[in-house]
Amino acid sequence: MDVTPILESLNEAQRKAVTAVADPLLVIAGAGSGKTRVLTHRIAWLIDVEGVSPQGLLAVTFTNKAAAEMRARVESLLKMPVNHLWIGTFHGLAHRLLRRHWQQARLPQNFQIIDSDDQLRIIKRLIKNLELDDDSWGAREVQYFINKQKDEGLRPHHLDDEKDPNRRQQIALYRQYQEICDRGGLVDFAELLLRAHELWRDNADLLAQYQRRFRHLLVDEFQDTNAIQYAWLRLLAGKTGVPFVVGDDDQSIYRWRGARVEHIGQFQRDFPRAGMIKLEQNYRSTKTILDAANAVIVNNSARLGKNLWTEGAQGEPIRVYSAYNERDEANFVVGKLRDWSEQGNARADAAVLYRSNAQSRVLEEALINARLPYRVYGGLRFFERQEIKDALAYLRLISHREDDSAFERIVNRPTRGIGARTLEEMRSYARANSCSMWRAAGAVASDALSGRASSAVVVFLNLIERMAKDTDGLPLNEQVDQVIHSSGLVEFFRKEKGERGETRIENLEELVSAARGFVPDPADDMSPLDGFLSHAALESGEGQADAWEDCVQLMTMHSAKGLEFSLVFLCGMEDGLFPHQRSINDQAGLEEERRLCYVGITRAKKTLYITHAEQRRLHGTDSFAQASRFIAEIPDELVEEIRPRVQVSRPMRPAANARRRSGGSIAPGSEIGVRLGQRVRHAKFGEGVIMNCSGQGSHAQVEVNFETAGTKILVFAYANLDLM
DNA sequence: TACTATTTAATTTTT
DNA sequence: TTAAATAGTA
Repeated sequence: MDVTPILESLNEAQRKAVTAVADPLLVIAGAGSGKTRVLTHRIAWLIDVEGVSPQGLLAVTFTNKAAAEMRARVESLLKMPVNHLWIGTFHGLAHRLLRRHWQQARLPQNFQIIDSDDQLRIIKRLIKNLELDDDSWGAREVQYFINKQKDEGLRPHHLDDEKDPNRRQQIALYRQYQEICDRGGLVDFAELLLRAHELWRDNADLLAQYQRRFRHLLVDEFQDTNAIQYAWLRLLAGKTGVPFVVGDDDQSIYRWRGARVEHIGQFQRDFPRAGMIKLEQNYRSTKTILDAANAVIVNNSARLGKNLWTEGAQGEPIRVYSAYNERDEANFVVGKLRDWSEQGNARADAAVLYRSNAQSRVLEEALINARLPYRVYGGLRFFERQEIKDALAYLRLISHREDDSAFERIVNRPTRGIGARTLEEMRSYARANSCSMWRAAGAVASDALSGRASSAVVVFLNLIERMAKDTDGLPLNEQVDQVIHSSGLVEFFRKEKGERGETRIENLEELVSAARGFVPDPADDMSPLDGFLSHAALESGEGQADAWEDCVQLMTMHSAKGLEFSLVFLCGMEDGLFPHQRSINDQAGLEEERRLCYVGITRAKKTLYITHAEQRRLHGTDSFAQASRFIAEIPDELVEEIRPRVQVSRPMRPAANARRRSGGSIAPGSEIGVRLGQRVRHAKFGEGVIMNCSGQGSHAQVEVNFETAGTKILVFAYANLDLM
């Protein structure tokens, strides 16, 4: 067997990983060290050289994109399609299992997947129904609580209220939420994983069957696994499975979503025979960029430890620009982007990265002014759009009348005279008889309601029944086409003023084409409609249509993970923004921010700009901030500071500026002789910058952001601040 | 029931 | 600032 095609182009560490004997293996793959390459080549090696059947392999990723890419790369390596190879996301694979074994998983055959938006709606309704006296029941918090428990593998009965009434209420809500889902045959994202885990845990034969089948388990982005995902893998691995996991503890940036880097250590304990290979040679960035990244990340504690290196050139220094404000920052970035583009470089090879989405606005304005085409990542995806979800809700109801989530969404959309009162009537009937809204609607229409409301409900019920009958047996795309028209959605959006309605109708038509292009997976035996609905829930689609033009890329540092660009800007590098204010105060939070910074830096191949603004308009008010502490962690010799052009081009001093905007009134703080942005020194807290002033005379308070002590609010008269 | 005014809060996001 | 959620009005 000629193994050169699989092994050539690999360095020694990569080759060691790819050809490792069949034992558990942990691969720590630094940014740009060829992580995907190792995974795909390992799969090819197992199939081609070790003679493992593709059916004996399971490869898990976190995103559909990564899964698709991995399959494509394996197929191009092997020069043949590998249909029986299971490659997918945790959720996708769990879904497949649940479809196959729905009975053992105790699910209805046509269970529906709900996304987090549907989930939130259900919780909101639940809270409203219960009329909780305490107004403090944020649906989001409850949602977070529920998902957190599910991610940990915990059901309501596992939870102890710890004598805390708050917690008791949350547990009760979790229980009731789950009852609603179970009754309606609804499965949320976390539930997919939890059910799949329970399915194996409670069915030893089934588990054994899968353990026999999948001996080799390959996991991408291992540092991002949450507890239930890890438990699922461990269950599958059993005593004989061979997990091959690849991850990077320094790129773990999803702790807030349940990801636990600790699983890397757990893995070594659970699989004592596991070897570890570190991939540290980087093929992406210049030495300067890697040195900077290493210097930043070394400040984190509890790392496995890893140092990226390259055989490549030193490269350009990292350029740091201190902007006067966020507009100045945007103009600077756009100026450099224009130069880049004019020098004949691909705009798509340049990216502007920021910590939070709100920062994109100013940048976009500047790009529009400069007529530079750009593309913003993130935001609403296709299957998440309102009109699309409306249409899908009709389809869901057609497929499954008990789906309350879908029912509530479209019962009065377009409006058909079923208002809050009528709905309330139905809800209380449904609650009293613990039945679905659909059944409640039928019952309530025939007695409890007034003539008008009753006939409106009957019209709706008949509409759904008729749509179900009319579309039965039609090809999927015709079903969808029928539904968007006879539901009245198209007509409804046509009346919406402005361009918005038009776009919505276009999107609905796009949904018909999506249905036309949908190829059901022959492996799972669902109706094409149910297959399509699952597909819509699991793959919410691209954030934006593919850019047909060569565009500058704008995105958060989170969404940049896994990507690379020749030219990268890290914007808004200020304490309070990045690291974010909400993470600045605890060690774990700060270290995650630092990892995010590490991710940001290592996106750059050749040129890296870091910018920060002294003054920034945030939530409507101007604030001042220090340059991010992460900038200071980059060694000076790697950095070249760019001074603001000429002093005169600098706009007015902040206080004067504020006065002008507020129409001649006196700027806050002027009466006590300070201005916003003023540097001060405090005997105990050290040096800082005045962020805000409030109150008058001896009550006047100042908010000071200290370099080391953080932000404090002080009574000016007592604080004894030295102005600097 | 639908539209408009007011209030409130404000990372990161895949499935 | 702004978007979204809620409250109030026609």
